[in-house]
Amino acid sequence: MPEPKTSSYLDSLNDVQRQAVTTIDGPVLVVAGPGSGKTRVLTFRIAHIIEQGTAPWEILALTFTNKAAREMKGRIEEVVGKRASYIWAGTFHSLFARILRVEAQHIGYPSNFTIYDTDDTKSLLNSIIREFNLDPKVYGANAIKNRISSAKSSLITPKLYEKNEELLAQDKLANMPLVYKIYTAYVARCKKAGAMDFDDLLFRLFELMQNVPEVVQKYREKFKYVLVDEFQDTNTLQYAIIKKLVQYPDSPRNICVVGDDAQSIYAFRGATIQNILDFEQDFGQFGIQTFKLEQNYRSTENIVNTANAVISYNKRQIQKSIWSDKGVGDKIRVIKAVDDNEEGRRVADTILEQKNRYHLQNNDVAILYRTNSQSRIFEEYLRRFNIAYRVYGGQSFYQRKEVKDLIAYLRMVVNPNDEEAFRRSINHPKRGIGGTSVAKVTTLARQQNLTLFEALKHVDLPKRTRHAADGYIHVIEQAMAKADTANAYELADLIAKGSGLTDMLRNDKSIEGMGRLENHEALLDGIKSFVEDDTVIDTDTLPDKSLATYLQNIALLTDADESDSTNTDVVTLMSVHAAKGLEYKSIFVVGLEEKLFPSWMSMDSMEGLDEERRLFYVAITRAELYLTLSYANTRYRYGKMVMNEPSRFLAEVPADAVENTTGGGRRSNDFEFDKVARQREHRARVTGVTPNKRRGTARFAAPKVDPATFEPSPITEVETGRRVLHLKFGEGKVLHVDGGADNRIATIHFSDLPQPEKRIMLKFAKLQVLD
DNA sequence: ATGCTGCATATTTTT
DNA sequence: TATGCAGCAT
Repeated sequence: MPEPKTSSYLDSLNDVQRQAVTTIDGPVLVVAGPGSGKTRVLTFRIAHIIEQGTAPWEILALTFTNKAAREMKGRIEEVVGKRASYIWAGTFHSLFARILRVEAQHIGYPSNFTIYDTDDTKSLLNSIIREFNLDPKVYGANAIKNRISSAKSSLITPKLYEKNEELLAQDKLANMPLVYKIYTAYVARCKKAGAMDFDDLLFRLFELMQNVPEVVQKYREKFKYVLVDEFQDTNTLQYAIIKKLVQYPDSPRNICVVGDDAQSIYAFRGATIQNILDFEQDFGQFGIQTFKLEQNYRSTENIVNTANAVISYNKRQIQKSIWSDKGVGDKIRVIKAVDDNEEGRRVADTILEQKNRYHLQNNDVAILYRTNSQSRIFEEYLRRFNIAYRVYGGQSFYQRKEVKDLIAYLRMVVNPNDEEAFRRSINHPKRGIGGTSVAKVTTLARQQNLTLFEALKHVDLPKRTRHAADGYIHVIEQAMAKADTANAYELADLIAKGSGLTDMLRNDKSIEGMGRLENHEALLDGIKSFVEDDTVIDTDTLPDKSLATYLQNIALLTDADESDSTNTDVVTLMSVHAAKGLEYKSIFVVGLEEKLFPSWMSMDSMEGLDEERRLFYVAITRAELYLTLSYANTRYRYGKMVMNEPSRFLAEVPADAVENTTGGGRRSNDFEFDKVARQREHRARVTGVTPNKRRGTARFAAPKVDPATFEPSPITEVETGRRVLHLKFGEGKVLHVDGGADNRIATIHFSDLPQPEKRIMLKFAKLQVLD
């Protein structure tokens, strides 16, 4: 007797989806084409497992992004209620870190281990390279980081690396025969510092499961059902861990992986579709059940057919036929521009045209490019056309220097062995402890096998430097003494003040300096709201609201987690990679030229080109209704004009899906189109000058003043009483000017700011005098 | 120890 | 074009 309640959510699924949801026992492979309701299947499946009597905490659901995890949890909650919060749903890295905190002692790590981010890794590698007296030009930190990362992802320890002829040969060829030594040292130094990098979170867990039977046993019993999202993006190491969990004698093998080989775009990071093929191999004898979600609910037939045609040029793929019943839809438009400027203008103009013709909102539109550097020109023209936009990508809040500087201190308090945090904080703010002193500390640490922080206490230093060092030690130890009782905010506040970081930033009156201060304060505010937030964070080991818990939370949070005010109506600009999983009514895929898309770096191998093609496939399948492709004959790259052929991918788009642009008639049409565009641009420029009055502009983009019309005046014209325009702050009135000759500082009242009075160094400022 | 200038350098990047 | 870092001058 099926319960009537159960049927309610199952009713909204198609046949294949429903089978994929209700077949919960044994190995299951779900091949999910773009827009095929993959997330629905995954969430309903988990809900179904719970409805069938499994406890939420016995379910492990692995995703790649925090965002995907949050979304999944939210949607499960809609079906099963609050119980959803007990599901082990999260990213590989965050869930594994959580397990490692509990089990760390088995592998000689403290449970408060630090997580090294990419910058920490590179900086540590650079120290090692310097200590080995190797040429940092030959031994590039980035290249070595990638070597080490891919070694770890392929389960190759330093010992194995040392014996691996192939890897050694590759290194020799790259003129870096000593990579294995660096790898060995790097691993040792991480361990010494009580730190794990992103790969270690996976690798160490694997090691743990490999070497400590009680631990594997424990988690095998705990997780009754395991689900993996975006399986095509997993690497060998991730798959190895999954197998550890579900592949053992007498295992029920309740494993479900969901993915799409055609959307695998992270091979350059070690992801391999081979995992999908291996999965079929590894679990085949245990009655694997495969479901193919082939109906695309997102896009028109024209778009789906184009995507199918394009991807068919790839050799290796899982057979499937994606289809849509949403009607043929509009043809695909191709914009040919003579140069990158024209491309920008034509795209902006087409957006306006589509907004009018199809009543689209800015929100319905996204511009996708291969490289982030392409965004600039589009930003320029969107501003000129008065279209609000937002650029995704680039560096996140937690990557900023000033933010990382304070965090380095906090990390020292939690784990004083953290070498990178030490290096970062020891002379920041400048207290006169430079390279020479740090070298002394390092030597002593090496000799006596001390951590850097311990060595600093005992090292012989000149009086002045000793004094500075004691000050530093005092700040850290003072906070450490309170770490058990004080919450994260109290400690952070103590350190921000005690270290002199806040003062240093306050004293910097430059515009950039003010931005830094703002970020510094935003970080403190963030910590405060973390402390005040009443949701309990499940860490198993760390005390709630503690600094350690806070750090653990942010370490794995790089994502666009920055309270993304989704309500604002803006056009989205981002790389194709960043667009995965998203959808828009109208999509512009731009810069479709050889050597750009496909990227020149990928063009020398078949695999590289196939991955670029999958990337193109991902790009076009983001579109629901309208797809526009564009390219330019010439564009500026690194300041040089370059000429490129149209992308080969354009030739792979079926001609009958494209709006007819052949023949001379279209050319005159193009010309008209351009003329109209220029007129519009002109109007927008004329009306666009009125600053500070635009509605619905994005937080990060579209400044109050239009840079296109902004003309800085000579600083001699900035005088008391004058009205001036500032690029960031808008319109203001000069209250007075002081300082002599070269160092004139103007105090200006900007009425649009929360704190209207700003002191601005005229030497650096760009101000336009208005009257 | 620090600050500046000149030069080499240059995908994509869930964590 | 923009950025970051190495080497030099202070």
